[in-house]
Amino acid sequence: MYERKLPIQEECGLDLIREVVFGKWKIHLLYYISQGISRPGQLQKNIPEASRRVLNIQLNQLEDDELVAKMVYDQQPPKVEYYLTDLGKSIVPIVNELGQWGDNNSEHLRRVIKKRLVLPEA
Amino acid sequence: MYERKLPIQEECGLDLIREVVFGKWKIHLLYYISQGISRPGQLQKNIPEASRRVLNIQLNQLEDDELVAKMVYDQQPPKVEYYLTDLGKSIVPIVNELGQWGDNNSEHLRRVIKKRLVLPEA
DNA sequence: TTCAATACGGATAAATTTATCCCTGTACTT
DNA sequence: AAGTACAGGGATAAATTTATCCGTATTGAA
Repeated sequence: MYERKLPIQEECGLDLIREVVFGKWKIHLLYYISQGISRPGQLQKNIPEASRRVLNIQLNQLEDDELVAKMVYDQQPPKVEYYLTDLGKSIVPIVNELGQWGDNNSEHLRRVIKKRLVLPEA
Repeated sequence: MYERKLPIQEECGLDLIREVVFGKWKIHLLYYISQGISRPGQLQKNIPEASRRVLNIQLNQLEDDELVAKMVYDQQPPKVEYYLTDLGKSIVPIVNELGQWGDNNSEHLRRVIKKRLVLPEA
């Protein structure tokens, strides 16, 4: 896969949770799966900004970390459904709060994020 | 600073919050500052795994994003104190929940994280 | 006068994460 | 026979984030 060179921090709860949810699309995936969007193709339609490849990678990581699991139906064409494990379910309320906080402060956040694009003034 | 080439997603609340708190040490900094650890040197002592340089960078970003602000005392040797803005304060409860979740599930999380170091079995 | 404490940031290398492109396979439809 | 839907992953380039190293500045203490 990829041989890690730097040590992974696991001192405190913040270190640990960061390791499993700080991927570009992980909280989105957890959110949509919690909403019943379970198939890869559907998830991709709901997150069009992400490429299918990256979603697969992040889904695999969530699966490795046991936040989600998947059901592979033995049929053709293939059908797969992701679902949350108990651990995954337990984090959904926090994911919802994260999204809520972002929505509640979207005006402010969009403003500060836009500033980043502005080149430092002469 | 660094000229961004890929567009920043800002469709939903999850996109937005990711932009401001998904740095390696940002949630730690918010947590410690909320606990009254306000000076750079103290923050560094509390997060020894991080280099001083990175903490400065992340503190600057938190400041740019207006989650924290700082008070620079005009004295020698220098004295600086960071504090949370109202927006910063509003996110602290979520940061605490993140840490709590990580602590509550530390056994599980340490286990799955360790698996990553194991090379794929022959 | 040399060192410690305090805070800050440039420059560059290294590591990690994302983005892109492309290919595999089966069953059904046209 | 060729195209579509479905899910998955290899290989590699590009982007972004972190790590490292080092230099600036001032006051007081040893």
